[in-house]
Amino acid sequence: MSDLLERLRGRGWRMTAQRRVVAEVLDGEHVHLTADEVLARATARLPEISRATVYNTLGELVSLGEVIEVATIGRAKRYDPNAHRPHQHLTCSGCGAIRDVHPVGDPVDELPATERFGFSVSGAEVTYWGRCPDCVRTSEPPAPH
Amino acid sequence: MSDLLERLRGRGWRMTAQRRVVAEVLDGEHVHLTADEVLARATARLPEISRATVYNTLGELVSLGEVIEVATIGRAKRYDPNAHRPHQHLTCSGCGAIRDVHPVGDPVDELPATERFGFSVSGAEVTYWGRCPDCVRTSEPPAPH
DNA sequence: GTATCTGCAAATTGTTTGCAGTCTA
DNA sequence: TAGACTGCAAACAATTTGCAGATAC
Repeated sequence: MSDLLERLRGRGWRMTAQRRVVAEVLDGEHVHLTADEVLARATARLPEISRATVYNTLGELVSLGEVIEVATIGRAKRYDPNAHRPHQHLTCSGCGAIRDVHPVGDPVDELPATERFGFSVSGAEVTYWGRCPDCVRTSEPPAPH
Repeated sequence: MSDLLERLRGRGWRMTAQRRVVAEVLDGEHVHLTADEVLARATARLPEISRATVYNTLGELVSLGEVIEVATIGRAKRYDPNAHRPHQHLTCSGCGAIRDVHPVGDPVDELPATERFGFSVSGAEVTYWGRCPDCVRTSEPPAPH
């Protein structure tokens, strides 16, 4: 179950109750929680955990390369533990749900040399957007917000 | 010169000195300013403009579809006036410079049906990252931050 | 003339930090 | 035991909002 926790132990990461709970809450596929959501779920398991510790721990997991930060427009950033398998994201503009997806090919190959402006290009992040089955069905107005 | 301003006038957008200056500051290609930068440049031309008005105006330009918001991790979002020609972004992880780029093909076509989870996919946003010529040359340490 | 816009200042939201006390390895 | 981690509260950064006065059309 807990791949993330396993990896962290293996790397000699100092383990405390708080850190374990944060790692447990984050573990899995298609997990993209905000710091606040992590705090809420962690608190449910360990009421004495503090917001600062959640932020500290998330920041450390990002530095370790075990968790990826996902930028969002106008909202709190999200934390994605699926750091060891390259993937992209598919976001529902209705409800904000996010899925991990795997496009065919490498997006970087789609960028011709004439469009690179002399940059040394090392990667690409793709965010697909659309409407999830639920939001399509209930045919909410297309405006996200 | 000022395509953006032209379009806004054409759409019957109420014109004030403040709004004109914001639109002028934003106009062009490869322009990706933060609200703060817009404020700074607008203030240079019109010292009495306020921060709130810059935010109000930017928000309105986004609602009108004349300007696009670009998300960044941990930093203030950027405003991109190049809303009428589909494009993607190439970011320098050294200095943060951003260029508008045009990959070949449509990124959406790269996402197989089996990876769509029943979503109705309507678009994709791609952020390429790498190092710009200057940052490659000065060979700064690869870490952004 | 009037609906809309503007500036000011205060409120919100998301995140970081300083520091004394606590705990893991 | 020592160095690392934690909680609290205060600081910060980015953005939004309420409201009285100003202004474009």
